[in-house]
Amino acid sequence: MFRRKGYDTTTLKDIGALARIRAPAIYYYFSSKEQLLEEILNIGIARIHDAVRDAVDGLAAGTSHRVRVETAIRAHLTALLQHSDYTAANIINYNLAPRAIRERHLARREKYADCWRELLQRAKDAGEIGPGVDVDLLRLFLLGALFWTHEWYGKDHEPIEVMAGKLSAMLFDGIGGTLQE
Amino acid sequence: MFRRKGYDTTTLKDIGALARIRAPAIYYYFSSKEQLLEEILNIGIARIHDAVRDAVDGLAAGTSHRVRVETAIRAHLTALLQHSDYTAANIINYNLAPRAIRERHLARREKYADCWRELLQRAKDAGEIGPGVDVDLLRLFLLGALFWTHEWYGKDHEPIEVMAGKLSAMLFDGIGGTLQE
DNA sequence: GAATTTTTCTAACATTAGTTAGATTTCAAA
DNA sequence: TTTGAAATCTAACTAATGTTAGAAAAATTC
Repeated sequence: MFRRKGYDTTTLKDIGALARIRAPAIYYYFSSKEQLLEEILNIGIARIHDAVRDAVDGLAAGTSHRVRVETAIRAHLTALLQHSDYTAANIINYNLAPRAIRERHLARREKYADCWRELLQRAKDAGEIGPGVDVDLLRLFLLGALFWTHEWYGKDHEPIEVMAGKLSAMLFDGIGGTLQE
Repeated sequence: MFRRKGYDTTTLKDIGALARIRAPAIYYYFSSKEQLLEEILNIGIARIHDAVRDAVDGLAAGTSHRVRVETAIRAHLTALLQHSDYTAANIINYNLAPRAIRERHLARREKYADCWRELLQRAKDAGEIGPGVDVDLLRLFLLGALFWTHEWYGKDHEPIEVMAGKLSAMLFDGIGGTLQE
């Protein structure tokens, strides 16, 4: 519900209705509505973080870094767009969450960022990402492109497999016509 | 205020205080709080749309498409990150806005998308973007990367000029090490 | 300076939401 | 069956918010 309607618009009564209990019964499990939000934000990051880490860790030892990155892209998109409403809820509600919650949550977001930092830096060290590339900026833009998909991706779009491949190709090979091949 | 606190959390009293009037006086100018939101969403898109269009239209006739795209990127980032709180407010509040507002607003977002569709398609027709590139997907990912900057960009980052140049280079030339130069 | 329009104000309403208190039910263990 | 804990309920409170009505003030026009 936080994903569809947002934190403020969603009422404890709504949540209770979905769980087949009355609103006050929620307080048996959570101490406040804000705690509920915080838990959901945390689950949202955990889901996508686990998905990406597991996917990359599951690759064979000798796998090229280009494939590792493409795998991470695919895992991120799959988690965000298909598996985890929590992650989408995180994106939508994070900015409007109370400052205290946001500050506590930041560390978890940072850990997920580290996951990508490592991935890209290793690719660069191995020479699969050019020496002139600013990996930090690359990561920020790439993750932005990935997170933003929840704004436009719908059932009528290409499967995630295909999208991940195309994005990876554009990224590594560039979109410039003359440099192709 | 919609940018910092979000629509729901911002009260008409707050808005009034900023404008040095009491809450009911707002109704002399706007018929409801929702109308206020809608106006702000509209201004947000208009600002960035105008900025990008003007920047691109201001280029000399023979300007390469690569430079045109880079110019659009720079204009988008400048508008979003430096000039228009309305645009940032749009991003944050759009998803939580009432459906009716969102539906009415969609047409304006689509017009801005057209601006980029045209830009990229022309670059492809001219051969400056490779024939194998899916321009629609490119646009979606690129605009996502650009819009998402408002999540992380701060005063301590590089100037927008530099960022735009680096992003454009990564995009056109690719990040792959072996293909560089 | 009077008249009229524009703008803002005070007062109040209606509704709603998060939360608390305390009673009641459900359910498992002995 | 009885006991005690776990889970949920009803009732009510408090506080706040968008909104309306109508009076008052400010500004403009004649």
